[in-house]
Amino acid sequence: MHLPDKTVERLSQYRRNLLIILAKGKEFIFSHEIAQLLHITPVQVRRDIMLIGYNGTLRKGYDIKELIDLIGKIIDTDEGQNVCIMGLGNLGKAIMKYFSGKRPKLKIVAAFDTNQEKTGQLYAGIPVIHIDELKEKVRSMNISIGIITVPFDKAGETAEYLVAAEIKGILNFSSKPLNLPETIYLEEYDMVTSLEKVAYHTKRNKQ
Amino acid sequence: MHLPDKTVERLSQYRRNLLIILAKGKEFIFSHEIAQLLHITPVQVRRDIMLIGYNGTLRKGYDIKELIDLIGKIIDTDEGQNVCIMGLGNLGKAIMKYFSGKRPKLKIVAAFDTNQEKTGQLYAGIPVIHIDELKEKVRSMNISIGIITVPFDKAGETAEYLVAAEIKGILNFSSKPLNLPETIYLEEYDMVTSLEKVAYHTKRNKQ
DNA sequence: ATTTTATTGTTATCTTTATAACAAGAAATC
DNA sequence: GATTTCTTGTTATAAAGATAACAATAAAAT
Repeated sequence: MHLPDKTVERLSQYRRNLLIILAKGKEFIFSHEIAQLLHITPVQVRRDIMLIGYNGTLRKGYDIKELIDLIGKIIDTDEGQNVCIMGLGNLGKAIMKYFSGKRPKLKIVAAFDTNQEKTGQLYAGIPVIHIDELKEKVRSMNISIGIITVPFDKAGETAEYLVAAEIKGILNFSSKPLNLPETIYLEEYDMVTSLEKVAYHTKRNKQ
Repeated sequence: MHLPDKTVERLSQYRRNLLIILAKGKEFIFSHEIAQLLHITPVQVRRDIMLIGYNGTLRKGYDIKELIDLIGKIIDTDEGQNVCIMGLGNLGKAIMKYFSGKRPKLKIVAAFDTNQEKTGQLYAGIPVIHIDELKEKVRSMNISIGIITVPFDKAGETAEYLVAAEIKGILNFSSKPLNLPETIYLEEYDMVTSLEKVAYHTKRNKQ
């Protein structure tokens, strides 16, 4: 089954919001309720749900529990995937704490750094390991995803290490465009661009 | 002049990469060189540049300095815009340090928090102020952009404070969908969704 | 029992974004 | 000086994404 990129993004958001609603005791939800929550149209919600092959009930809506489980089957693997942080700087640390316990199927199991003063200890309960051990640890700890939080000028070589270690997917927080083989999925996450986008639109609103 | 959203994003990326190339002493650049750098097509580069009304030279390409300056005129204001961080947690701190000195036209000038143990001091040279003073400070410090880094369950009220303070644009790092008046530009930046997107594609590559 | 109402599922249309195609023209080569 | 080459600028086409329209139908109301 092929899903549009934007649908995958929204499925992630649906699930997170549905989990909160489920915890409040609600069992069923209408497309227009989900839509209002995320500020999108009900059609889009219904279309996304159609694409993953789920069926709601007329006049009752969607079974929240079932929908959450189905989204989980699409996004997550049964065993979950292990993730590593590349670079124990401010951003790396913030992300480690941010994700701590948040997504049981996506566990940050290690942080890698070149600085020997940082390695060999735990941070937020997660081992900080020297980058020389990356390849070995990716294999032994079954890590499939890497998050790059190192600065611009170190991002290139960090990516090369990850490629050599045969990682499967990368989330890149540095604004450096990476050169990767096609087999590795790359998601870019550029804070500067996001802020500049806000700046652009804010400027226009002011004028 | 109206620019497509995606073009604005790329302009930000063009500029950052061009600044580095300019610093290396290069004066002119071809569309296919920019394209290769960012892993996009040369047509797209040319089209974006066409849309902002810049003209290159045949067989010589684009004047890097001129292009950088023009992108600056589009994204930035002459005086620059002031930015504040909402929430001095791990993410807020990381972002403050990350942006420190990086974008002279987008200056983080204050961080706001509710915790009285955090307020009244400086962090990374930036004053940490109690949120009760938000409205007054937004006016007196001429802040137009707010970055929300508080957790999910605090994001709603934080946004309300920003709305009351008449902020112009918001960059939201919490995954909480915000309810804002149309006049405020909102950019969402959801790490969990990004990581889950990687997880989804990585899973597919594995199978 | 019939009619009305509300909601899903899906196709059709529109909008946005990206790519392809190519004319125009300057520089380089012959 | 004529021809070839290379690169821009722009229009035409294609692909992705969002919205509109509406049939189907179960539940509620009459």
